[in-house]
Amino acid sequence: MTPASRIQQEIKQTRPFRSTAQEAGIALLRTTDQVRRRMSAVLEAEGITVQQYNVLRILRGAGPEGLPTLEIAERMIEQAPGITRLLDRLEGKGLVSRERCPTDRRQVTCRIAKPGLTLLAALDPIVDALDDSMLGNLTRTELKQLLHLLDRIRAAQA
Amino acid sequence: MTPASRIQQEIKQTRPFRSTAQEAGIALLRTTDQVRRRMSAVLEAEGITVQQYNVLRILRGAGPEGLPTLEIAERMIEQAPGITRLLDRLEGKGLVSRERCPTDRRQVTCRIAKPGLTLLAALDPIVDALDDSMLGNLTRTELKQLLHLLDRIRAAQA
DNA sequence: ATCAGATACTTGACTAGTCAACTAATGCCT
DNA sequence: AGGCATTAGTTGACTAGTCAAGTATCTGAT
Repeated sequence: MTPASRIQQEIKQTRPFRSTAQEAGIALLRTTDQVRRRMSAVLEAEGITVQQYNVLRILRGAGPEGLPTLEIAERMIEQAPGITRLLDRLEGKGLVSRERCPTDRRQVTCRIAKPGLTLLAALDPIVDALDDSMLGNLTRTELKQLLHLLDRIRAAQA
Repeated sequence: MTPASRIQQEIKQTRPFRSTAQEAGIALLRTTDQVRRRMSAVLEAEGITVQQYNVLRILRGAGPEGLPTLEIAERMIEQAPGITRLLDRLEGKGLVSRERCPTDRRQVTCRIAKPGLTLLAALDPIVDALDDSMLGNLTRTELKQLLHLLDRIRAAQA
């Protein structure tokens, strides 16, 4: 009698999974949901969402030249069709500034504002510690393994 | 010169990650986002969301006795504080029926309705195929490895 | 019997995400 | 140069998710 898998116990599922692929898919959703919520709890204490944090990091990485709106969308970790409104909220909070691009007036150049940089600087150590606490119990080899497996899964998404 | 990691190229990040733990966290979020969206696209063609699908599967598993509302919430793959409204929508579509429990009138017993069963039956082969197409390119060993790593990550969430 | 506390939801107000339709600006291609 | 396709972003209408506060019911201790 093989013991029920951990994920199976967690969701109190009585029947076996139809396939290991299904079980892995469910484990992936559940695990990421937990990770995302912890992340979210930390960031929301500072008044921003995970997606907003991601935008701020992208803009910090881009430096003072900034980036056009849709270029930000392409760099997002999670797809964000509502990028305009995401930026609206960040601009509203004074964390980001926007300006219509003079050479191509269709584009809007977005830049991180000083309060945005300050906020990120304050968050950096907290987020580092969080990453570590969430994933740091894996060895370096396991992390590499995980990265490899996730790469393969993404490769399978048309 | 080590080549930039795959995930790093995908999000066009120029600087290296601060830690492998961070890189793995980002890969986890991105991979799951993609998986969830594919799932979502299939289910939304049938008019339900991923969360609603999850509720229907839980209720099918519970059989004709049904389950009280909060018991469903506990079995969800992804946490769902809005379980009441989730059920409202499913009931509105006629996929679920609810009834106040006679022995404990605080509880509401939820059951899957016949149209819900029909819908799930139609979705089963489609979802099976999808799981397979998303994760089936991993070997059985890799899937086990992935499950193990994800278990360890969940164990690290307080 | 009664009343404090716990349980099981429910509701309201708000924020965020989604999809489709729309506008403005640019870049060809004759 | 005029016009059609393309690109870049915005807006509106809608659905879904979130958090806090509220209500009804039950349970156990006096």
